Amino acid sequence: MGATVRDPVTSHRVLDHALTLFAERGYHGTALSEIAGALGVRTPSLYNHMRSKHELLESIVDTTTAGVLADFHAVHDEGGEPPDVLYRAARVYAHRHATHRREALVVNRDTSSLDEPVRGAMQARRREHEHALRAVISEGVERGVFHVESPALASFAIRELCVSIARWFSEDGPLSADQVADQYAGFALRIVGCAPDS
Amino acid sequence: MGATVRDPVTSHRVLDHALTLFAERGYHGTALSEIAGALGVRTPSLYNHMRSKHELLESIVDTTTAGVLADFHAVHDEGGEPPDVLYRAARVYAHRHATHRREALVVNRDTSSLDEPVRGAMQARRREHEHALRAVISEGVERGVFHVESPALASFAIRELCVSIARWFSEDGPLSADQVADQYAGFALRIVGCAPDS
DNA sequence: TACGGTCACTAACGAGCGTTAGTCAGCCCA
DNA sequence: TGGGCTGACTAACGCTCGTTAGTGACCGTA
Repeated sequence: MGATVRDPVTSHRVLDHALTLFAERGYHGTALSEIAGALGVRTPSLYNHMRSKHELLESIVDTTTAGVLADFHAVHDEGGEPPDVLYRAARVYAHRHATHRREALVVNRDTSSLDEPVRGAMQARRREHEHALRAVISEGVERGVFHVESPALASFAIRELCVSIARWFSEDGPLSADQVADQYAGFALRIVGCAPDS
Repeated sequence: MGATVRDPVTSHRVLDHALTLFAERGYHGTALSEIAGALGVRTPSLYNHMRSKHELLESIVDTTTAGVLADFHAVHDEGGEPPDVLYRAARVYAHRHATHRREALVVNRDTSSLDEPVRGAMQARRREHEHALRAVISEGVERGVFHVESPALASFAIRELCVSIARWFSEDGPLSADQVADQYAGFALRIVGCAPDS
């Protein structure tokens, strides 16, 4: 048999393996030597495909939080009544956390390791998402279709509920990402006291 | 004025400052020198009050997960119908995550840094809590008082919902731990499709 | 065949980590 | 007054980390 050939190392593959290991052991708990090892390469070779370990974390956080906001605005722009908007917003947020588990785990765990300005940008995006979702809930409450004492509390609950999917979801489990997202979007409506149509 | 006297360093205070810093920066992200600095002491002096950095993490995880189970069994043993049991179980779990934020953050973040047998013991306790809560939900579904497609999914949702309180709760916020716990226990009942009595 | 670019390598760095050893000041109690 | 315990200190250890420098093998192109 011929010599086994290693897959070519690209910046994309470096980021991918970093993502897996950061999600598993945390940013500080992951050594560059482990990322290199997973790629079948020595540590300094990584620097042909990245600028620093920190840059890996920053790019993960940056693209992920930007994606969350883009998702939200996409479904929000479709319009509709508060229950429809909330359902779609929760659904897409839940779905992302099932299909992008590693990204979510890293963002929610290693934010404190970020420096400015990336950290501030991330918090701003998080706040924007939070306030936008809260506005949807508040509107539903005003229209009498949602029933919660505190829209802020319900917003926290729904967001964190979806985030937590990343902590237990498995592609090999009994439910697909779509199924879980649907169920969780239903939970979101229940949390705000909106009775299902069916 | 006289010389300022430093509070006496005790193993309890070491653990307390470790808890704060672990929760803030993560286990691997916290250096013993930072814990020592917070106590106004040099790093090696810590070893008069602890055995190792790892032991700090282990004792945090151990006492916290044991406390969660003790809480659950206490309210479970009071008996009652599934809605009552679920409400109380969610309430005490939520309450703990508001009053023991740091512990919860560390347990949910740095579990992967544990070695056996502590890690296995922690997972076993987590599974026990998970299965016990799921059993309550399943019973409610069988009796027709809860309405969920998957008790497992609802159980995950409720547990993680409560856990997430640790991520945003503040003692200085508008709601007390008791108020948040009550609201979240209500969310739990809504998630399982159990209409409120009032 | 000669050239230039790509990229993995070895070697080495400075810094920081957790931890241990050994010293010494302060205190309680006989 | 003296002895022993407590506990903080300095110094130093071995190790691992992220990162840089410099070398050379490979490969497509002229």
